[in-house]
Amino acid sequence: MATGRTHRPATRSRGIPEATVARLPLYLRALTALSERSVPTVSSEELAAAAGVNSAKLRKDFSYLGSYGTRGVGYDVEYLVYQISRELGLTQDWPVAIVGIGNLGAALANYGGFASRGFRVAALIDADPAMAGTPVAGIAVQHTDDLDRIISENGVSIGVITTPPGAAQQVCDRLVAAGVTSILNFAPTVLSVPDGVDVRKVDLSIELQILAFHEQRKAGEEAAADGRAGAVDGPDAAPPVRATSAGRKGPDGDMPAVMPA
Amino acid sequence: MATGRTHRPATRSRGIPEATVARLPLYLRALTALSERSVPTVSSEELAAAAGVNSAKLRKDFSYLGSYGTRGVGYDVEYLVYQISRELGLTQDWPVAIVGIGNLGAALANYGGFASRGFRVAALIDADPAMAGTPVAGIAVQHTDDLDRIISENGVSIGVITTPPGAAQQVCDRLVAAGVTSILNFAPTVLSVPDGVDVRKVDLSIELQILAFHEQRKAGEEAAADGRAGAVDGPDAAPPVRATSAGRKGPDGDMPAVMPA
DNA sequence: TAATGTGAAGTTTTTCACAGCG
DNA sequence: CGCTGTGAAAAACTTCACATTA
Repeated sequence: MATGRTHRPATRSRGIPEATVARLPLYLRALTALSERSVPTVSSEELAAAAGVNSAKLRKDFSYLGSYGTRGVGYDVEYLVYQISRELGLTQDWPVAIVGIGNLGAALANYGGFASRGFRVAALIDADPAMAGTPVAGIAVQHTDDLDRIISENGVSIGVITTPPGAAQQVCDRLVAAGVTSILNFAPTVLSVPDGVDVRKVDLSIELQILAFHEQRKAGEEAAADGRAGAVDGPDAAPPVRATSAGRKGPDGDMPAVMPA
Repeated sequence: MATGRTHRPATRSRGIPEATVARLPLYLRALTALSERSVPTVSSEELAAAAGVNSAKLRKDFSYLGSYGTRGVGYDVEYLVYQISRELGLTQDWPVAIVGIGNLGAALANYGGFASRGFRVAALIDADPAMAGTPVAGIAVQHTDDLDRIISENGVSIGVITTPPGAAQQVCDRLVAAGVTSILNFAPTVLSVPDGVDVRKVDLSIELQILAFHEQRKAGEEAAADGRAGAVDGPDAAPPVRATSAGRKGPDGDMPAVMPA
Protein backbone atom coordinates (compact mmCIF):
# COMPACT_ATOMS: atom_id res chain seq x y z
CA MET A 1 0.00 0.00 0.00
CA ALA A 2 3.00 2.27 0.09
CA THR A 3 2.88 5.08 -2.41
CA GLY A 4 5.65 6.65 -4.44
CA ARG A 5 9.13 5.21 -5.02
CA THR A 6 8.92 3.77 -8.47
CA HIS A 7 12.60 3.22 -8.96
CA ARG A 8 14.36 0.03 -7.90
CA PRO A 9 17.97 0.08 -6.79
CA ALA A 10 20.05 -0.63 -9.87
CA THR A 11 21.90 -3.54 -8.34
CA ARG A 12 18.75 -5.32 -7.11
CA SER A 13 21.06 -6.94 -4.56
CA ARG A 14 19.38 -5.61 -1.46
CA GLY A 15 15.88 -5.89 -2.92
CA ILE A 16 13.87 -7.46 -0.14
CA PRO A 17 10.35 -8.20 -1.38
CA GLU A 18 7.71 -5.96 0.10
CA ALA A 19 5.72 -8.97 1.28
CA THR A 20 8.75 -10.12 3.21
CA VAL A 21 9.31 -6.71 4.77
CA ALA A 22 5.72 -6.74 5.95
CA ARG A 23 6.32 -10.00 7.78
CA LEU A 24 9.61 -9.12 9.43
CA PRO A 25 7.87 -7.29 12.29
CA LEU A 26 5.83 -10.42 12.91
CA TYR A 27 8.92 -12.56 13.18
CA LEU A 28 10.57 -9.98 15.35
CA ARG A 29 7.70 -10.00 17.77
CA ALA A 30 7.72 -13.78 18.05
CA LEU A 31 11.49 -13.78 18.48
CA THR A 32 11.32 -11.13 21.17
CA ALA A 33 8.87 -13.26 23.10
CA LEU A 34 11.24 -16.23 22.81
CA SER A 35 14.14 -14.07 23.85
CA GLU A 36 12.29 -12.97 26.98
CA ARG A 37 11.77 -16.61 27.83
CA SER A 38 15.50 -17.11 27.29
CA VAL A 39 14.97 -19.62 24.52
CA PRO A 40 18.37 -19.87 22.79
CA THR A 41 17.45 -21.31 19.40
CA VAL A 42 14.35 -21.94 17.37
CA SER A 43 13.57 -23.93 14.24
CA SER A 44 11.81 -22.45 11.23
CA GLU A 45 8.89 -24.70 12.04
CA GLU A 46 8.48 -23.44 15.59
CA LEU A 47 9.04 -19.82 14.75
CA ALA A 48 6.66 -19.99 11.82
CA ALA A 49 3.97 -21.41 14.07
CA ALA A 50 4.51 -18.60 16.57
CA ALA A 51 4.29 -16.00 13.83
CA GLY A 52 1.32 -17.60 12.15
CA VAL A 53 2.91 -18.33 8.77
CA ASN A 54 4.18 -21.49 7.14
CA SER A 55 7.76 -22.52 7.57
CA ALA A 56 8.76 -22.53 3.91
CA LYS A 57 7.70 -18.94 3.64
CA LEU A 58 9.63 -18.00 6.72
CA ARG A 59 12.80 -19.66 5.47
CA LYS A 60 12.44 -17.98 2.11
CA ASP A 61 11.94 -14.66 3.84
CA PHE A 62 15.06 -15.13 5.94
CA SER A 63 17.03 -16.16 2.88
CA TYR A 64 16.66 -12.61 1.59
CA LEU A 65 18.40 -11.32 4.68
CA GLY A 66 21.26 -13.80 4.50
CA SER A 67 22.13 -17.20 5.89
CA TYR A 68 21.40 -16.67 9.52
CA GLY A 69 20.47 -20.21 10.51
CA THR A 70 22.38 -23.37 11.30
CA ARG A 71 21.39 -26.51 9.42
CA GLY A 72 20.22 -29.24 11.72
CA VAL A 73 19.75 -26.77 14.55
CA GLY A 74 17.72 -23.72 13.68
CA TYR A 75 18.16 -20.02 14.33
CA ASP A 76 19.92 -18.31 17.21
CA VAL A 77 17.19 -16.19 18.75
CA GLU A 78 19.29 -13.24 19.95
CA TYR A 79 21.22 -13.11 16.74
CA LEU A 80 18.09 -13.06 14.62
CA VAL A 81 16.47 -10.42 16.80
CA TYR A 82 19.44 -8.22 16.16
CA GLN A 83 19.60 -8.87 12.43
CA ILE A 84 15.92 -8.24 11.85
CA SER A 85 15.96 -5.16 14.05
CA ARG A 86 18.83 -3.80 12.06
CA GLU A 87 17.16 -4.63 8.77
CA LEU A 88 14.02 -2.83 9.87
CA GLY A 89 16.01 0.16 11.05
CA LEU A 90 15.08 -0.33 14.67
CA THR A 91 18.59 -0.05 16.05
CA GLN A 92 18.01 3.64 15.92
CA ASP A 93 15.19 5.54 17.57
CA TRP A 94 12.56 7.16 15.37
CA PRO A 95 10.89 10.25 16.74
CA VAL A 96 7.23 10.20 15.74
CA ALA A 97 4.70 13.02 15.72
CA ILE A 98 1.01 12.37 16.13
CA VAL A 99 -1.28 14.95 14.57
CA GLY A 100 -4.89 15.07 15.70
CA ILE A 101 -5.29 14.37 19.40
CA GLY A 102 -8.85 13.18 19.59
CA ASN A 103 -9.94 9.86 21.00
CA LEU A 104 -7.79 7.87 18.66
CA GLY A 105 -4.75 10.12 18.77
CA ALA A 106 -4.81 10.05 22.54
CA ALA A 107 -5.22 6.29 22.55
CA LEU A 108 -2.18 5.91 20.32
CA ALA A 109 -0.16 8.32 22.45
CA ASN A 110 -0.97 6.15 25.43
CA TYR A 111 -0.22 2.93 23.62
CA GLY A 112 2.72 1.40 25.42
CA GLY A 113 4.17 -1.10 22.96
CA PHE A 114 4.61 1.91 20.76
CA ALA A 115 7.60 3.47 22.46
CA SER A 116 8.97 0.07 23.38
CA ARG A 117 10.79 -0.75 20.18
CA GLY A 118 12.42 1.83 18.02
CA PHE A 119 9.83 4.55 18.25
CA ARG A 120 9.34 7.52 20.51
CA VAL A 121 6.41 9.90 20.60
CA ALA A 122 8.25 13.16 20.10
CA ALA A 123 5.28 15.45 19.71
CA LEU A 124 1.50 15.65 19.87
CA ILE A 125 -0.09 18.24 17.63
CA ASP A 126 -3.67 19.42 17.45
CA ALA A 127 -5.57 22.21 15.73
CA ASP A 128 -7.69 23.02 18.77
CA PRO A 129 -6.12 25.99 20.62
CA ALA A 130 -7.90 24.88 23.79
CA MET A 131 -5.85 21.69 23.79
CA ALA A 132 -2.49 23.40 23.59
CA GLY A 133 -0.52 22.71 26.73
CA THR A 134 -2.80 19.94 27.92
CA PRO A 135 -0.70 16.90 28.72
CA VAL A 136 -1.72 13.66 27.02
CA ALA A 137 0.23 10.58 28.00
CA GLY A 138 2.62 12.90 29.76
CA ILE A 139 3.31 15.01 26.69
CA ALA A 140 2.01 18.54 26.23
CA VAL A 141 -0.10 18.98 23.13
CA GLN A 142 1.19 21.68 20.79
CA HIS A 143 -0.71 23.75 18.31
CA THR A 144 -0.78 23.12 14.58
CA ASP A 145 0.59 26.58 13.92
CA ASP A 146 3.96 25.39 15.13
CA LEU A 147 3.88 22.17 13.15
CA ASP A 148 6.75 23.10 10.92
CA ARG A 149 9.03 24.06 13.77
CA ILE A 150 8.09 21.03 15.87
CA ILE A 151 8.88 18.64 13.05
CA SER A 152 12.27 20.11 12.26
CA GLU A 153 13.36 20.67 15.83
CA ASN A 154 12.63 17.08 16.71
CA GLY A 155 13.97 15.61 13.50
CA VAL A 156 10.67 13.85 12.89
CA SER A 157 10.55 11.85 9.67
CA ILE A 158 7.53 9.69 10.53
CA GLY A 159 4.15 11.29 11.06
CA VAL A 160 0.92 9.74 12.26
CA ILE A 161 -2.32 11.34 11.13
CA THR A 162 -5.35 10.86 13.36
CA THR A 163 -7.31 13.92 12.34
CA PRO A 164 -10.83 13.96 10.95
CA PRO A 165 -10.84 13.04 7.26
CA GLY A 166 -11.42 16.60 6.12
CA ALA A 167 -8.17 17.80 7.63
CA ALA A 168 -5.98 14.87 6.67
CA GLN A 169 -4.72 15.98 3.27
CA GLN A 170 -3.87 19.43 4.51
CA VAL A 171 -2.03 18.08 7.53
CA CYS A 172 -0.27 15.63 5.26
CA ASP A 173 0.89 18.43 2.97
CA ARG A 174 2.21 20.39 5.90
CA LEU A 175 4.01 17.39 7.33
CA VAL A 176 5.63 16.67 4.00
CA ALA A 177 6.60 20.30 3.55
CA ALA A 178 8.20 20.19 6.97
CA GLY A 179 10.31 17.20 6.02
CA VAL A 180 8.28 14.13 6.96
CA THR A 181 8.82 11.29 4.47
CA SER A 182 6.74 8.51 6.01
CA ILE A 183 3.13 8.80 7.02
CA LEU A 184 0.83 6.46 8.85
CA ASN A 185 -2.70 7.53 8.05
CA PHE A 186 -5.63 6.62 10.26
CA ALA A 187 -8.01 9.03 8.58
CA PRO A 188 -10.34 7.41 6.06
CA THR A 189 -8.96 9.38 3.14
CA VAL A 190 -6.70 8.72 0.21
CA LEU A 191 -3.67 10.92 0.70
CA SER A 192 -1.70 12.15 -2.24
CA VAL A 193 1.96 12.71 -1.63
CA PRO A 194 4.98 13.49 -3.79
CA ASP A 195 7.33 10.75 -4.90
CA GLY A 196 9.66 9.59 -2.22
CA VAL A 197 7.09 9.81 0.54
CA ASP A 198 5.62 6.56 1.84
CA VAL A 199 2.09 6.34 3.08
CA ARG A 200 0.53 3.43 4.89
CA LYS A 201 -3.04 3.44 6.02
CA VAL A 202 -4.93 1.86 8.84
CA ASP A 203 -8.62 1.79 8.26
CA LEU A 204 -11.12 0.21 10.58
CA SER A 205 -13.97 0.59 8.20
CA ILE A 206 -12.19 -1.10 5.32
CA GLU A 207 -11.21 -4.04 7.47
CA LEU A 208 -14.77 -4.48 8.68
CA GLN A 209 -16.06 -4.37 5.14
CA ILE A 210 -13.65 -7.07 4.08
CA LEU A 211 -14.83 -9.19 6.98
CA ALA A 212 -18.43 -8.52 6.06
CA PHE A 213 -17.77 -9.76 2.54
CA HIS A 214 -16.51 -13.10 3.81
CA GLU A 215 -19.17 -13.25 6.47
CA GLN A 216 -21.81 -12.89 3.81
CA ARG A 217 -20.24 -15.72 1.84
CA LYS A 218 -20.39 -17.96 4.86
CA ALA A 219 -24.08 -17.22 5.30
CA GLY A 220 -24.62 -17.97 1.64
CA GLU A 221 -22.80 -21.27 1.81
CA GLU A 222 -24.75 -22.28 4.86
CA ALA A 223 -27.98 -21.59 3.06
CA ALA A 224 -26.71 -23.54 0.07
CA ALA A 225 -25.81 -26.45 2.31
CA ASP A 226 -29.25 -26.29 3.87
CA GLY A 227 -30.79 -27.20 0.55
CA ARG A 228 -30.61 -24.15 -1.65
CA ALA A 229 -33.06 -21.68 -0.20
CA GLY A 230 -33.38 -18.22 -1.70
CA ALA A 231 -30.21 -16.16 -1.88
CA VAL A 232 -29.46 -14.54 1.44
CA ASP A 233 -30.23 -10.90 1.18
CA GLY A 234 -31.34 -9.49 4.50
CA PRO A 235 -33.47 -6.41 4.93
CA ASP A 236 -32.54 -4.57 1.78
CA ALA A 237 -32.87 -0.84 1.53
CA ALA A 238 -34.74 0.04 -1.62
CA PRO A 239 -32.02 0.08 -4.28
CA PRO A 240 -31.60 3.05 -6.56
CA VAL A 241 -33.04 2.67 -10.03
CA ARG A 242 -30.56 2.55 -12.86
CA ALA A 243 -30.42 5.89 -14.69
CA THR A 244 -29.83 4.60 -18.22
CA SER A 245 -31.05 1.54 -20.08
CA ALA A 246 -31.27 -1.97 -18.64
CA GLY A 247 -29.55 -5.11 -19.89
CA ARG A 248 -26.66 -5.38 -17.43
CA LYS A 249 -25.06 -8.72 -16.97
CA GLY A 250 -24.07 -8.91 -13.31
CA PRO A 251 -23.26 -12.53 -12.47
CA ASP A 252 -26.36 -12.63 -10.24
CA GLY A 253 -28.43 -10.35 -8.06
CA ASP A 254 -28.77 -7.51 -10.48
CA MET A 255 -30.70 -4.55 -9.23
CA PRO A 256 -34.03 -5.94 -8.14
CA ALA A 257 -36.06 -3.14 -9.72
CA VAL A 258 -34.47 -3.87 -13.10
CA MET A 259 -34.11 -7.63 -12.81
CA PRO A 260 -35.41 -9.23 -16.02
CA ALA A 261 -36.39 -12.63 -14.59
CA MET B 1 -4.23 -11.97 6.12
CA ALA B 2 -7.46 -13.83 6.61
CA THR B 3 -7.11 -17.22 8.19
CA GLY B 4 -8.95 -20.44 7.52
CA ARG B 5 -11.14 -21.24 4.51
CA THR B 6 -8.95 -23.41 2.38
CA HIS B 7 -11.63 -24.70 0.07
CA ARG B 8 -12.63 -22.87 -3.09
CA PRO B 9 -16.19 -22.97 -4.37
CA ALA B 10 -16.37 -25.79 -6.88
CA THR B 11 -17.76 -23.65 -9.62
CA ARG B 12 -15.17 -20.86 -9.28
CA SER B 13 -17.80 -18.63 -10.82
CA ARG B 14 -18.13 -16.19 -7.97
CA GLY B 15 -14.42 -16.27 -7.08
CA ILE B 16 -13.53 -12.64 -6.59
CA PRO B 17 -9.78 -12.33 -5.94
CA GLU B 18 -8.93 -11.37 -2.39
CA ALA B 19 -6.89 -8.42 -3.63
CA THR B 20 -9.96 -7.13 -5.38
CA VAL B 21 -12.17 -7.59 -2.33
CA ALA B 22 -9.70 -5.54 -0.31
CA ARG B 23 -10.05 -2.67 -2.76
CA LEU B 24 -13.83 -2.63 -3.06
CA PRO B 25 -14.24 -0.60 0.16
CA LEU B 26 -11.88 1.96 -1.30
CA TYR B 27 -13.92 2.29 -4.46
CA LEU B 28 -17.08 2.42 -2.42
CA ARG B 29 -15.78 5.29 -0.35
CA ALA B 30 -14.78 7.27 -3.42
CA LEU B 31 -18.12 6.56 -5.05
CA THR B 32 -20.02 7.61 -1.96
CA ALA B 33 -18.22 10.93 -2.00
CA LEU B 34 -19.16 11.40 -5.66
CA SER B 35 -22.72 10.41 -4.90
CA GLU B 36 -22.93 13.04 -2.18
CA ARG B 37 -21.78 15.61 -4.68
CA SER B 38 -24.51 14.32 -7.02
CA VAL B 39 -22.03 13.34 -9.69
CA PRO B 40 -23.99 11.04 -12.02
CA THR B 41 -21.25 9.13 -13.80
CA VAL B 42 -17.53 8.63 -13.49
CA SER B 43 -14.84 7.17 -15.72
CA SER B 44 -12.45 4.47 -14.59
CA GLU B 45 -9.67 7.02 -14.83
CA GLU B 46 -11.36 9.51 -12.52
CA LEU B 47 -12.55 6.97 -10.03
CA ALA B 48 -9.17 5.29 -9.95
CA ALA B 49 -7.53 8.60 -9.18
CA ALA B 50 -9.98 9.23 -6.37
CA ALA B 51 -9.33 5.80 -4.93
CA GLY B 52 -5.59 5.99 -5.36
CA VAL B 53 -5.16 3.04 -7.72
CA ASN B 54 -4.50 2.79 -11.44
CA SER B 55 -7.36 2.59 -13.84
CA ALA B 56 -6.51 -0.73 -15.42
CA LYS B 57 -6.59 -2.36 -12.03
CA LEU B 58 -9.91 -0.77 -11.25
CA ARG B 59 -11.45 -1.94 -14.49
CA LYS B 60 -10.14 -5.43 -13.94
CA ASP B 61 -11.55 -5.40 -10.42
CA PHE B 62 -14.96 -4.33 -11.64
CA SER B 63 -14.89 -6.95 -14.34
CA TYR B 64 -15.07 -9.60 -11.62
CA LEU B 65 -18.33 -8.12 -10.43
CA GLY B 66 -19.90 -7.91 -13.87
CA SER B 67 -20.21 -5.41 -16.70
CA TYR B 68 -21.42 -2.43 -14.81
CA GLY B 69 -20.05 0.34 -17.00
CA THR B 70 -21.04 1.95 -20.26
CA ARG B 71 -18.37 2.12 -22.97
CA GLY B 72 -17.58 5.61 -24.01
CA VAL B 73 -19.26 6.96 -20.89
CA GLY B 74 -18.11 5.41 -17.66
CA TYR B 75 -19.90 4.10 -14.61
CA ASP B 76 -23.21 5.18 -13.14
CA VAL B 77 -22.29 6.28 -9.64
CA GLU B 78 -25.47 5.28 -7.80
CA TYR B 79 -25.66 1.99 -9.57
CA LEU B 80 -22.09 1.09 -8.71
CA VAL B 81 -22.53 2.16 -5.09
CA TYR B 82 -25.40 -0.26 -4.84
CA GLN B 83 -23.63 -3.12 -6.58
CA ILE B 84 -20.48 -2.84 -4.53
CA SER B 85 -22.45 -2.45 -1.31
CA ARG B 86 -24.34 -5.58 -2.11
CA GLU B 87 -21.21 -7.46 -3.04
CA LEU B 88 -19.63 -6.49 0.26
CA GLY B 89 -22.70 -7.45 2.19
CA LEU B 90 -23.45 -3.93 3.34
CA THR B 91 -27.10 -3.94 2.36
CA GLN B 92 -27.65 -5.60 5.67
CA ASP B 93 -26.60 -4.29 9.06
CA TRP B 94 -23.86 -6.11 10.93
CA PRO B 95 -24.01 -5.93 14.71
CA VAL B 96 -20.48 -5.68 16.06
CA ALA B 97 -19.18 -6.26 19.57
CA ILE B 98 -16.07 -4.54 20.88
CA VAL B 99 -14.22 -6.37 23.61
CA GLY B 100 -11.74 -4.42 25.72
CA ILE B 101 -12.92 -0.90 26.43
CA GLY B 102 -9.65 0.87 27.15
CA ASN B 103 -8.41 3.92 25.32
CA LEU B 104 -8.55 2.26 21.95
CA GLY B 105 -11.81 0.41 22.45
CA ALA B 106 -13.47 3.61 23.57
CA ALA B 107 -12.01 5.49 20.62
CA LEU B 108 -13.43 2.90 18.24
CA ALA B 109 -16.80 2.96 19.95
CA ASN B 110 -16.86 6.71 19.43
CA TYR B 111 -15.72 6.47 15.84
CA GLY B 112 -18.56 7.81 13.78
CA GLY B 113 -17.92 6.54 10.28
CA PHE B 114 -18.16 3.15 11.86
CA ALA B 115 -21.88 2.99 12.32
CA SER B 116 -22.47 4.94 9.13
CA ARG B 117 -22.31 2.11 6.64
CA GLY B 118 -23.40 -1.38 7.38
CA PHE B 119 -22.14 -1.71 10.91
CA ARG B 120 -23.64 -1.07 14.30
CA VAL B 121 -21.92 -1.24 17.67
CA ALA B 122 -24.21 -3.72 19.36
CA ALA B 123 -22.21 -4.24 22.55
CA LEU B 124 -19.18 -3.10 24.51
CA ILE B 125 -17.59 -5.70 26.72
CA ASP B 126 -14.86 -5.36 29.32
CA ALA B 127 -13.32 -7.54 31.99
CA ASP B 128 -13.18 -4.76 34.58
CA PRO B 129 -16.23 -5.06 36.87
CA ALA B 130 -15.85 -1.38 37.74
CA MET B 131 -16.63 -0.48 34.15
CA ALA B 132 -19.86 -2.43 33.96
CA GLY B 133 -22.75 -0.07 33.41
CA THR B 134 -20.55 2.88 32.51
CA PRO B 135 -21.78 4.36 29.26
CA VAL B 136 -19.19 4.75 26.51
CA ALA B 137 -20.36 6.45 23.34
CA GLY B 138 -23.84 6.13 24.71
CA ILE B 139 -23.66 2.38 25.21
CA ALA B 140 -23.40 0.73 28.61
CA VAL B 141 -20.33 -1.45 29.01
CA GLN B 142 -21.13 -5.04 29.94
CA HIS B 143 -19.03 -7.53 31.80
CA THR B 144 -17.07 -10.33 30.17
CA ASP B 145 -18.94 -12.91 32.24
CA ASP B 146 -21.94 -12.33 30.06
CA LEU B 147 -20.04 -12.43 26.79
CA ASP B 148 -21.68 -15.57 25.57
CA ARG B 149 -25.18 -14.33 26.19
CA ILE B 150 -24.46 -10.88 24.74
CA ILE B 151 -23.12 -12.34 21.51
CA SER B 152 -26.02 -14.70 20.94
CA GLU B 153 -28.75 -12.30 22.00
CA ASN B 154 -27.48 -9.66 19.60
CA GLY B 155 -26.67 -12.06 16.79
CA VAL B 156 -23.13 -10.77 16.63
CA SER B 157 -20.94 -12.48 14.08
CA ILE B 158 -18.18 -9.88 13.92
CA GLY B 159 -16.08 -9.18 16.99
CA VAL B 160 -13.45 -6.51 17.54
CA ILE B 161 -10.69 -7.26 20.04
CA THR B 162 -9.05 -4.28 21.71
CA THR B 163 -7.83 -5.98 24.86
CA PRO B 164 -4.25 -6.13 26.10
CA PRO B 165 -2.28 -8.78 24.19
CA GLY B 166 -2.32 -11.21 27.09
CA ALA B 167 -6.09 -11.48 27.05
CA ALA B 168 -6.61 -11.53 23.30
CA GLN B 169 -6.44 -15.27 22.62
CA GLN B 170 -8.75 -16.10 25.48
CA VAL B 171 -11.25 -13.48 24.40
CA CYS B 172 -10.98 -14.75 20.87
CA ASP B 173 -11.72 -18.30 21.97
CA ARG B 174 -14.76 -17.17 23.88
CA LEU B 175 -16.02 -15.10 20.97
CA VAL B 176 -15.64 -18.02 18.62
CA ALA B 177 -17.32 -20.37 21.06
CA ALA B 178 -20.21 -17.92 21.28
CA GLY B 179 -20.65 -17.95 17.51
CA VAL B 180 -18.48 -15.14 16.18
CA THR B 181 -16.94 -16.06 12.83
CA SER B 182 -15.08 -12.87 11.92
CA ILE B 183 -12.61 -11.09 14.14
CA LEU B 184 -10.82 -7.81 13.81
CA ASN B 185 -7.83 -7.94 16.10
CA PHE B 186 -6.12 -4.80 17.37
CA ALA B 187 -4.07 -6.64 19.96
CA PRO B 188 -0.47 -7.30 18.92
CA THR B 189 -0.87 -11.05 19.05
CA VAL B 190 -1.20 -13.85 16.56
CA LEU B 191 -4.61 -15.36 17.12
CA SER B 192 -5.29 -18.96 16.36
CA VAL B 193 -8.79 -19.79 15.32
CA PRO B 194 -10.57 -22.84 13.90
CA ASP B 195 -11.19 -23.18 10.22
CA GLY B 196 -14.03 -21.07 8.94
CA VAL B 197 -13.25 -18.13 11.19
CA ASP B 198 -11.66 -15.10 9.54
CA VAL B 199 -9.20 -12.92 11.36
CA ARG B 200 -7.87 -9.60 10.22
CA LYS B 201 -5.41 -7.63 12.22
CA VAL B 202 -4.63 -3.98 12.63
CA ASP B 203 -1.26 -3.35 14.13
CA LEU B 204 0.18 0.08 14.67
CA SER B 205 3.57 -1.22 15.60
CA ILE B 206 3.91 -3.35 12.48
CA GLU B 207 2.95 -0.46 10.24
CA LEU B 208 5.50 1.79 11.88
CA GLN B 209 8.20 -0.82 11.49
CA ILE B 210 7.47 -1.16 7.80
CA LEU B 211 7.72 2.60 7.46
CA ALA B 212 10.98 2.59 9.39
CA PHE B 213 12.38 0.04 6.98
CA HIS B 214 11.73 2.28 4.00
CA GLU B 215 12.79 5.35 5.91
CA GLN B 216 16.11 3.75 6.59
CA ARG B 217 16.51 2.96 2.92
CA LYS B 218 15.95 6.56 2.04
CA ALA B 219 18.63 7.67 4.47
CA GLY B 220 20.98 5.10 2.96
CA GLU B 221 20.29 6.23 -0.59
CA GLU B 222 20.83 9.84 0.38
CA ALA B 223 24.21 8.97 1.85
CA ALA B 224 25.06 7.00 -1.28
CA ALA B 225 24.07 9.94 -3.45
CA ASP B 226 26.25 12.18 -1.29
CA GLY B 227 29.30 10.32 -2.51
CA ARG B 228 29.28 6.97 -0.80
CA ALA B 229 30.10 7.70 2.81
CA GLY B 230 30.01 4.90 5.36
CA ALA B 231 26.79 2.94 5.64
CA VAL B 232 24.24 4.81 7.68
CA ASP B 233 23.91 3.10 11.00
CA GLY B 234 22.84 5.59 13.62
CA PRO B 235 23.54 5.27 17.33
CA ASP B 236 23.63 1.49 17.60
CA ALA B 237 22.94 -0.26 20.84
CA ALA B 238 25.67 -2.77 21.58
CA PRO B 239 24.58 -5.84 19.64
CA PRO B 240 24.47 -9.27 21.25
CA VAL B 241 27.42 -11.51 20.54
CA ARG B 242 26.69 -14.57 18.45
CA ALA B 243 26.56 -17.67 20.63
CA THR B 244 28.16 -20.15 18.25
CA SER B 245 30.94 -19.89 15.68
CA ALA B 246 31.44 -17.01 13.24
CA GLY B 247 31.41 -17.17 9.43
CA ARG B 248 27.93 -15.88 8.66
CA LYS B 249 27.28 -14.46 5.27
CA GLY B 250 24.81 -11.63 5.79
CA PRO B 251 24.77 -9.48 2.65
CA ASP B 252 26.35 -6.65 4.62
CA GLY B 253 26.45 -5.26 8.13
CA ASP B 254 27.08 -8.46 9.97
CA MET B 255 27.18 -8.17 13.70
CA PRO B 256 29.81 -5.53 14.44
CA ALA B 257 31.44 -7.48 17.27
CA VAL B 258 32.02 -10.41 14.93
CA MET B 259 32.65 -8.48 11.72
CA PRO B 260 35.75 -9.90 10.01
CA ALA B 261 36.82 -6.78 8.12
C1' DT C 1 20.42 -36.77 10.90
C1' DA C 2 17.68 -32.87 11.31
C1' DA C 3 16.73 -28.61 9.58
C1' DT C 4 18.35 -24.80 6.56
C1' DG C 5 18.58 -22.59 2.06
C1' DT C 6 16.95 -22.45 -2.54
C1' DG C 7 16.03 -23.63 -7.50
C1' DA C 8 11.90 -24.64 -9.76
C1' DA C 9 7.00 -25.00 -10.14
C1' DG C 10 2.67 -23.10 -9.13
C1' DT C 11 -0.47 -19.42 -7.92
C1' DT C 12 -2.04 -14.76 -7.51
C1' DT C 13 -1.85 -10.10 -8.74
C1' DT C 14 -0.65 -6.38 -11.72
C1' DT C 15 0.04 -4.31 -16.01
C1' DC C 16 -0.29 -3.96 -20.92
C1' DA C 17 -2.59 -3.05 -24.96
C1' DC C 18 -6.29 -3.24 -27.81
C1' DA C 19 -10.73 -5.28 -29.56
C1' DG C 20 -15.35 -4.02 -29.09
C1' DC C 21 -19.19 -1.35 -27.98
C1' DG C 22 -22.22 2.64 -27.02
C1' DC D 1 -14.53 8.80 -30.82
C1' DG D 2 -13.93 7.59 -25.93
C1' DC D 3 -13.94 4.41 -22.58
C1' DT D 4 -14.95 -0.19 -20.97
C1' DG D 5 -13.86 -5.02 -20.63
C1' DT D 6 -10.50 -8.51 -21.11
C1' DG D 7 -7.16 -11.79 -23.11
C1' DA D 8 -2.33 -12.19 -22.73
C1' DA D 9 2.19 -11.00 -20.82
C1' DA D 10 4.75 -9.70 -16.87
C1' DA D 11 5.72 -9.41 -12.16
C1' DA D 12 5.23 -10.71 -7.46
C1' DC D 13 4.49 -14.01 -4.22
C1' DT D 14 3.90 -18.70 -2.32
C1' DT D 15 4.72 -23.44 -2.07
C1' DC D 16 7.16 -27.59 -3.14
C1' DA D 17 10.72 -30.67 -2.59
C1' DC D 18 15.27 -31.77 -2.00
C1' DA D 19 20.33 -31.03 -2.18
C1' DT D 20 23.26 -29.40 1.27
C1' DT D 21 25.52 -28.92 5.38
C1' DA D 22 26.56 -28.30 10.33
